[in-house]
Amino acid sequence: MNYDHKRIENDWQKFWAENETFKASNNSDKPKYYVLDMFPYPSGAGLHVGHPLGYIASDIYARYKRHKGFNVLHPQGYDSFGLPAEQYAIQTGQHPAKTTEVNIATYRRQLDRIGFSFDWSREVRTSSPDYYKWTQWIFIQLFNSWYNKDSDKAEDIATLEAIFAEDGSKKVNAVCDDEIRSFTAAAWKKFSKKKQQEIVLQYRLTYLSDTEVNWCPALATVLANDEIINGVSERGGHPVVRKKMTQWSMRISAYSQRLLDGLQNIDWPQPLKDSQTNWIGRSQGAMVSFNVLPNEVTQEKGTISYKAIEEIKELRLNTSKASSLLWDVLRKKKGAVKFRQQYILGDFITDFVSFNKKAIVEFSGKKDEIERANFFATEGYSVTYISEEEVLENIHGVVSKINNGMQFPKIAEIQKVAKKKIKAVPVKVIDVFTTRPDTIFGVSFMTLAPEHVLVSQITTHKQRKAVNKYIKATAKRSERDRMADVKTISGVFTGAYAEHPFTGEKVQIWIGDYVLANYGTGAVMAVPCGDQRDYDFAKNFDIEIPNVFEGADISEVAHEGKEGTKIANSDFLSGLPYKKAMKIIIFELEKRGVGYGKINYRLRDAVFSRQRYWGEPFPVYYKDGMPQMIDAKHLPITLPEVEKYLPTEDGKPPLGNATEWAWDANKNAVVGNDKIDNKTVFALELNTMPGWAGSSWYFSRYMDSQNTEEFASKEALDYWQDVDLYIGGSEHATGHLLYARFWQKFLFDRGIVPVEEFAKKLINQGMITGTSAFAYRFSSESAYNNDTEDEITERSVFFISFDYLKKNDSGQYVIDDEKFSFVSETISKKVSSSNAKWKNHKLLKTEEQMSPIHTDVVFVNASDELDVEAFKNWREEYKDAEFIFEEDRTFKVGREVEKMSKSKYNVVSPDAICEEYGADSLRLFEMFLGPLEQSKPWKTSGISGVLSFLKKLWKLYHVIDASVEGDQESVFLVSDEKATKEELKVLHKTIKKVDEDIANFSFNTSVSSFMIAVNELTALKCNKREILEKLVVLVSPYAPHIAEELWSKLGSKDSIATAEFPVFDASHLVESSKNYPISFNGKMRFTLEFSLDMSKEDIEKAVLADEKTQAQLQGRAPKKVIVVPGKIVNIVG
RNA sequence: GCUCAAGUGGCGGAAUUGGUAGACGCGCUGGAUUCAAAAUCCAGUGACUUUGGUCGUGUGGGUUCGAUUCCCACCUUGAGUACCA
Repeated sequence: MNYDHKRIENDWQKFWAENETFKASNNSDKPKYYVLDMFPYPSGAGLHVGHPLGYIASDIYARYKRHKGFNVLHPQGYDSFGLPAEQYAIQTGQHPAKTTEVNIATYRRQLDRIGFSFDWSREVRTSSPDYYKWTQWIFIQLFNSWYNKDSDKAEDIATLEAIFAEDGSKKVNAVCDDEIRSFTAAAWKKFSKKKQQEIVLQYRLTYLSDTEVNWCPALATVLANDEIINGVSERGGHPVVRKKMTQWSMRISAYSQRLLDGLQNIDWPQPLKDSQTNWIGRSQGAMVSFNVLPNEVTQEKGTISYKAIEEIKELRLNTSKASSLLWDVLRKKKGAVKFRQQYILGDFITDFVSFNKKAIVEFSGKKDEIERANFFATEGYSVTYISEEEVLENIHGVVSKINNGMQFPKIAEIQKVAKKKIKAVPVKVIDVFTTRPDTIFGVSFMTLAPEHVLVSQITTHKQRKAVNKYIKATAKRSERDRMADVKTISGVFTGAYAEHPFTGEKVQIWIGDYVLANYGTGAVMAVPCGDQRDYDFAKNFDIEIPNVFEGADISEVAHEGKEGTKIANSDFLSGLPYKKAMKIIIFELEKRGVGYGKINYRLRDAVFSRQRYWGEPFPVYYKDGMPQMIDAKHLPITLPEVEKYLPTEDGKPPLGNATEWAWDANKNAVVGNDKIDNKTVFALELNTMPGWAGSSWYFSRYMDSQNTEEFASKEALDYWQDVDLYIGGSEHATGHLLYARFWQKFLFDRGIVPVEEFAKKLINQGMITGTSAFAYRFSSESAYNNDTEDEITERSVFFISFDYLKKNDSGQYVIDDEKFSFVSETISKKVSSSNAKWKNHKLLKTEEQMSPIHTDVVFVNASDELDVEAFKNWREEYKDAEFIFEEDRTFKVGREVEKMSKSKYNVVSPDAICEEYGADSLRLFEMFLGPLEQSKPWKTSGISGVLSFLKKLWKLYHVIDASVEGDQESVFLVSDEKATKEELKVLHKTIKKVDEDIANFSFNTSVSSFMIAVNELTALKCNKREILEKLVVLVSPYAPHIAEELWSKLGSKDSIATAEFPVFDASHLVESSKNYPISFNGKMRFTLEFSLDMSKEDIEKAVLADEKTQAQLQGRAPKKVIVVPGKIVNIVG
C-alpha cells in the first residue's frame, strides 16, 4: 500500500472522534497541562492557511505533553458575538445567530480536517445563553464590589456601606471618581435610599457615568480606546468623534499597579509586556497646588463666581410654575421658617434654603445632585426633595413634608456655620500633576485644558471674549484633527495669575489644547526650559524661559534629559542632581502642604456599553432611575427578538426595538413593554456588552464548560488552576489580554478563581502573509501609429512575461532594455498581422510602465508559470488578451508579498491543501515555514518538500512488493534485528534535537531534523523496529495521522496519543574523535581528524607538522596557536 | 517623535554559552528512468576566480586568537503608540 493521505487522515479523524481520544479528565493521577488557543471569531469567509498556524503549534505542544505523561486540556470554542455578524444582519435581515451558526459549522469542518487534538466536549460559544449567563453573572459580581486601597483588593460592596454607616466617608480609602465627597456617618444615614445608591454607584467596579466616549456614527456605537486605530474604527475604518453619554464603565484603573506588577511573574513575550506597560503608562511625580491670585472676577461678591451670577440671572428669569407656586406659599408663611429662594451655598445655587434651620428644599433630578447632596450634608444641612408634579398636585402636602423634614439645630451648630460664613473668601486652586517637580523653579506660566472647570471662573472680563472663542474653536475640532495637527501651537491667556508656591511670583494662566482634559488634572505647570511643548508654547507667545539647568543650552530646544544635569537657579535645589532634587522637592511640597508625591497612570477606565444588538444583554433594570441587578437565579437574560438591528427612531440602541423586553419584579420574567406602566414592571438596560466581555474569562469556562450551577466548579478551578501555554496573536496586547488579566485579578480577589494571573506562558504566533502573483499588462496609452503619430485606440490587451521586465528607479516595472527590441517586434508582428492599418507603428516606448494585474495564485505553478488558459477564462476582459511568452513557451508572473486577502487573490484555503497534500503535510509545512513568532509569506510550492518527506518516511516501513505486476505496490515490513550503532546515533541525535526544539518552541528546526533523520536512515537502509517504533512517536505530534497509521501497523491497538515519548540516551552520541576545523586568523581553511583524548600540546604539534598547515604558512612561523579541545584550532600568523 | 523587534544565497530560513556561515526545504542546472509526462532517484547550486585561492551575514567602527552572535554610531524595514505634563 502506498502512502494515501486521504484515506489515512479520514480514518484516523473518525477514530479520534468516535473514541473521544482527546477528552480531558478533571481528575487524574497525571500532572495537568493546559494548552490554550485564542478562540476564533467565526467570520463568513472561513479559514485561510494563516489562521491555523497557532493552532498547529499548540496542538503539537499538547500532543507532545500527552506523550510526556501529562493530563492535557486542549479545548477550542468560538468568540461568536461581534460586529460583522450584526452588520450582515443589518444588510440582509438575517438573524446574527443564524449566520453565526452557519459560520461555526464551516469553521468546525475546516478545523476537523487539520487533525487537531481538541477536546470538543468542552466547546464554548460566547453567544450561547448557557455561556453568557455567566458573563452576566460576573458583571453582577463586579457591580457588587468596590476597590479597597487599604486591603489593596476588591471587596464586597457591603463592607463599604458598613464603613459609611460607621464612620462616614472619611475612613474609606477607595478607588473611585476623583471628586472629593465627604459626609459623616450621620449624614449617610439621613440620605435617602436613592441618594445612597447614587453614592455607592460611584464606588462600584462597574458603574454608570456620564463619560466622554469615542462615538462612531457609522457603526452607531461607542468604541474602547483599543478599538480605535489612528483615530478611526478598527473595524471598517470609520471616523470616531468624542461625545458625552451615560455609559457603563469598568474600573480597570483600580488595577493599574497590579496589572503592571503581575507582568513580572508571567512568561510573556517582552514586546507584549512592553506594550501593556506602555498602555498602563505609570508615571511618578508629584501633585502641586497653585493658588489663583484674586482678580476682579474672582473677588466679585465673595465666593460667588461669575458663572453663578449668570446662572442666577437666568434661573430667576425662567422660574418654573411649580417653583413660583411654592415660593409664594413659603414666603407667605412668615415667622415660622424663613426660606430664601435660589440662594448660593458654596458652589451651588439652592432652590430654597433656610439658613437658621439648616434646611434645604430641592427639586429632584438635577444633574449634579450627588455633589450637591454631599456638600449640603457636609455643611450640616438636611435636604428635602420634592418633584414638580407633587407641588402642582398637592402643594399643602409638600409644605408639611418640608416641615417634617426640617431639623432644629442646636445653637452651637448654628454658631459654627456662622463662623464659616465669616471666613475669608476661599481661594481658587489649580492642581497640577508633574513628573518633574524638581524643575518647579523654572515655571513661568501655567496651561489649562480648554475644558478645565476653572477656566470660566478665573477668566477676566477683558479676556473672556477671546477665551470663549478659543474654547468654541477647540470643541469643534475633532480628535483626529487635533492629532493630525500636532505642530500648530495655539492658546489664549485667561488674564488670571497664579502664585508660585515657592517664590510667590505671579505666574500667567493660559489655556491651550496641547493640554488634555482627561489626563492628570487637565492642567500643567509649564517649565519651558525642560519640556519641548512648553518651550514651543512660550516661544510662540513670547513668554519668559528661565533656565534651571546647570550649563544647559536652551537657546534652540528645551533640555529634556534627566540624568547628568544639575539643577540651577532654584533656591534650595540648586546644584543637586535629578534624583536628589526629586526627593527634596517632594519632601518640601509635603512639608509646606502645597503638594505631595504621586503616581499617575495613563490607563483609563474601560467603557463597557455598546449600542449594538449582537452582544450580551446586561442583567440590569432601572428602578426610579437607578440601575438594579437582576437576581442571579434569573439568569440568563436572553437577547430579545427584534425586527431591525438598527437603533430605534428616537435614538435608543437596537434592543429598544424589542416589543417584549422589560423586567417584572413580581413574576421574575421578561414581559411586554406595554405593561411598563404597571408599577412592578421596569425598563431593562438597552445597551449590550462589548466584544471583550465574553473573551475575558472563557479560559476558566473550559475547565468545566457544562456546569449549569456555577461558572465553573471549585474542584475544576482548583485542579486546572491556570493556562500553562497560551498561543495567539500580538494584536490583542492592549485589548483582550489586558481585560482578561483584569477580570482574573478581580475574580481572584473575590475568591472565585485560585490564581491571580490566568496564563503562565504566552506565545505570539506571527502572521502568515500571502504571496500575490502579478501578470504585467501594458497600459492603454501605449500604441501609436508611426506614420500618422495618431494614437491607436482599438488595441488588444498585452501581457508580458515577467522575465522581460525590470524595475525602474521609481519601483515600477518596465521592459528590460536588452529585451526591448524583441518584445516590441513580437507585439508589432502580432498586431499588424491582425489589422492592416496598424502597419508601421510603434507600440511601446522603453520607459513604458506596466500595470501589475493580480492573478489568482491557483493559476500559478511552483516555477511562477501562469496557466494562461485558466487565466483567460477567469475574466471576460482577458479572454482575447495576447501574451508575450518566454522562448520555452512559458509565461512568468511577478511575485509580491502582501497580506492574505480575497481582494488580492492570494488566499489559500487549508481545505485545498488538505485535499491535495494532506493535513500532515499542511501541519509540517506551516511549522517548517519559519519561527513561530515571525511573520512569513506563504508559498504553496514549498509544500512538495514536506510531502516527499512523508513519502520517504512511509517507505522506511515498507518494501516494494515484487509479486505485484504493473504499479509498484509497497507492503509493510519491519525487521526485528538489533539496530546498529549508526542507526541508534541517528535516532538519539533526533530525539535530543526534537526535545530541545519543542522546549524552545522552535518547531521549524525539528521538521528539518526529521528530514535529516529520514534521509540518513534511508541511506542506512534501516527498517529496524527498534528504531522505527521510536521514530514514529517523535513525528506523531507534528504529523499525527501518518504516525497513527504506522503505529497501528507496528502492532498497537491503541492510539499513539499517549505512547511514551522516546528517552534520549547520550551514550549513543559519544564520539572518540573530532574533525577539527583548522583556521588561520579565524578563517577556517581545512579540517584534520584527531582523537578526542589527545592533549592540547599533541594537537598543536600534529597540526603544525601537517603539510597543509605549512602550505598555509608559506614558511612563516606562527605567532600563536590556540587549541580549544573538542572545538577548534586557530593559528595566528 | 517615542518604545520595541528585525536585517544572512534567487526564495523560506539554519547556526547551543563567541568556535567549520548558508543546515533543511523550495527554486534552478545537468543526468538516470520513461514512447512521453508526472512521480522517483543521482550530482551540482553564495559571489568572484588565473581553480591555487580571495571575498562574503544592512553600513561604519570597536572588543577578541576568533564576531551572524558582544559593544558604539548610523541606515533600512516592520509593529505598537501618539501632544500623557
